[in-house]
Amino acid sequence: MTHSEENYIKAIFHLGMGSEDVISTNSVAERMETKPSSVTDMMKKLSAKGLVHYKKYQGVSLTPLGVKTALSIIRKHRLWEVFLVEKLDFTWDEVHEIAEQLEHIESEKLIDKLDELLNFPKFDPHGDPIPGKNGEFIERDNQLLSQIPIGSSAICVGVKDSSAVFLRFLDKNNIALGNKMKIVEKEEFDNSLRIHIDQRELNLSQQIASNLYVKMIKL
Amino acid sequence: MTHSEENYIKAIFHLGMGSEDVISTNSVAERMETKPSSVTDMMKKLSAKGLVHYKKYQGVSLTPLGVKTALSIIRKHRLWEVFLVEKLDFTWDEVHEIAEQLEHIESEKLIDKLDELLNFPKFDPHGDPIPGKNGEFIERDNQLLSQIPIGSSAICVGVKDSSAVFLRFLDKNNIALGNKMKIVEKEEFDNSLRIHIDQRELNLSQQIASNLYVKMIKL
DNA sequence: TATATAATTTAGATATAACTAAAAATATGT
DNA sequence: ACATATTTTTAGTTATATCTAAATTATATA
Ligand SMILES: [Mn+2]
Ligand SMILES: [Mn+2]
Ligand SMILES: [Mn+2]
Ligand SMILES: [Mn+2]
Repeated sequence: MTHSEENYIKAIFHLGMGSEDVISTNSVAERMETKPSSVTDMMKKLSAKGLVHYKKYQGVSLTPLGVKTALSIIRKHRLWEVFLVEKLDFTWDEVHEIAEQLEHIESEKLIDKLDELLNFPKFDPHGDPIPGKNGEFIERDNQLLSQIPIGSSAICVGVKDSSAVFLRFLDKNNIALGNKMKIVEKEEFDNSLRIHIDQRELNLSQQIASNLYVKMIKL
Repeated sequence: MTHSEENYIKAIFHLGMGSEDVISTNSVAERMETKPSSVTDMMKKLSAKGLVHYKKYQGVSLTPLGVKTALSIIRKHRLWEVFLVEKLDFTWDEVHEIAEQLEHIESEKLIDKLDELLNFPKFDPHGDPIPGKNGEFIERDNQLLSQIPIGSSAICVGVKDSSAVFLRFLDKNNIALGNKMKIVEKEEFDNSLRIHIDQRELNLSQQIASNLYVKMIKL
């Protein structure tokens, strides 16, 4: 498989949130930052290879083989991200671009050895689950901070938006995975939250709160 | 730079043994396992980019920029090989193919961090010198076992042929970098050597002996 | 349901990196 | 120095991955 084919498969997988959902040509084009006509060409190719179901004008979906392929690329991407952070002291906002390249390296043995070196991590630096050799993975709690009731406590377990800008914002405010936070108040006007974290009080806009995955805890 | 361009630059560098020697189109084609006409095309492109000096029918040589580029790719290749052996327990016959892929990953920071993780190694698993950030490197002793006088002792410091077949042959006979060996006898008939190594006596054909780099030692 | 709008595909073009076959230049041997 | 052999280049073709513009199909609206 070419890098390009792999990137398309990954895009379709993420757009369908990991299921075999039907995805539109336009949405793939948008995500890939390419033109719909280029997507059509590639869909024909991927369809011929048995990786996607595709009928013209009907959108596209991954076949079971396509899902398996996507999971393997994502496994590689996320393991490399863990490597970069754990072994090379990269920060979580620096790793994605490099992992975009490393995910295409072909060697099953390399990935298994890397997995072992990293002690078989289950989540990447952004809290995203790392699929195992056979595609199995632990579902991460997918509740957003913006969705949980006032007064409740939660642990930060992931980011929905993992852009460098957002990650650096979190760093600046000392918000990291594993942090415990309690929602003190919700502002009616703009849905911003006042939270208690790390002996501090912090104001988070709705947009921030709806990009943080949390796991609720009882006190 | 594309992977293809990088591979051509590396090929020209190796054919010229690291200097700015003039290389023939045919020799590049042979090394790249491609056709001379394809080489001509690429030489025009690399010339336009200022990486090689090229005049039709006159052969090709690297510019200083070309040499610098080659050294950077080789640095990456060899550091990744060390990583694979030291950190992921690969054997020296398994690493080259994977490094051929990894050498094209673009990130200066990644390579510098890797260098640090590996403790700034000066040689790769095959005894080849690893260029530093600025292209400088330690010249390895380039004497071949076949060239040193009978009765002398030497330490194995590298392999000229680093094909998997040869490396596995060396493993099978417990010949590794750092081993001390003494030439006991040279057979007139076929130039094979009888050597003393590791409390053993071993017979090495001329072909073997002319693919092992050694550093002579005084007793 | 007819029409307008949006989504998607097709057709045709460009760029890269290969190839084959033929032409041209260089090198070699007598 | 000439004829031949070898090397190298050119011209034209193929495959991949893009693009733009035009045509087609689907969807939404009146
Ligand atoms: Mn990522
Ligand atoms: Mn990618
Ligand atoms: Mn190598
Ligand atoms: Mn390479």
